[in-house]
Amino acid sequence: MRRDVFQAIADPTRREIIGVIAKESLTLNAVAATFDMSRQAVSKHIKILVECGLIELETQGRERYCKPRLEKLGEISGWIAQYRQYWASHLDSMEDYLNEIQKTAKPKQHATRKK
Amino acid sequence: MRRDVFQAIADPTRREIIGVIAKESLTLNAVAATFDMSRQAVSKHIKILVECGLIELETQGRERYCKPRLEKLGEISGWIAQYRQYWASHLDSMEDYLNEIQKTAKPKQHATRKK
DNA sequence: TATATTTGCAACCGATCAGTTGCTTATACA
DNA sequence: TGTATAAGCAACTGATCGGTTGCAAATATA
Repeated sequence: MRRDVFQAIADPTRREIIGVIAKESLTLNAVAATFDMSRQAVSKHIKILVECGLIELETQGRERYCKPRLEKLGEISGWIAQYRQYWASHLDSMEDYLNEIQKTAKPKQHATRKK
Repeated sequence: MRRDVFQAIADPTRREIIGVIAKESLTLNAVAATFDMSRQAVSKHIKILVECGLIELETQGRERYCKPRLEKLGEISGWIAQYRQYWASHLDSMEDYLNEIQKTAKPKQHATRKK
């Protein structure tokens, strides 16, 4: 079972799940309802994210809330950082990029997402 | 054929290939010789890296040199940057991390690598 | 020209992946 | 107590992945 962060974020659905729960902690069902696929499929993705430490589950009665635990993303940033000389010139800094995407505000809509 | 940068760097062998050619431009065979697997297997990985724009091939006679084109890594850094609040506290900045790995200098040895 | 070297192409293989469906378990509520 | 809801478990499926081997094509060199 390969369960590292690099592999976890390789799947676009999992990246979307992170995007969804980063905004607000949601129930497993609530997250699944956001996607055009079965609850089980989404649940499996969440399980992978939990196993590699990017999501934490908080049980509350019969519901389980997904909470973002994105510290591990630093691992990837760290790996990329050593090659920064190759791309930094095209993007003055991560902050610039962040500011830019915050300006445009609206996140891209993907085909697999409902509504 | 899913060929985005996220998926490209999900494989540890491909990350190692990037590490190898970032140091010096090498021939396809030379890169393959670094690994404990067939030339074809390495060649396939390089093909994927070329297709998603992380490597450029420069033909010179019958040899083809792999040149790093890592600008696309900025795409990933950009995606991570929007969640920086979740992990930045654990890692003051990418620069700190970079300085740290540069201090230790010696890259980690992997089982799949020769010698 | 003959031969060695670098690479590409194609077929194959077992393992893993992303998704499905059906059923069970556990909690909440009328 | 009975019923609805949230979630987990397990089996199955087709597609993709990472790797192999064998062979052909192209270039360099004796």
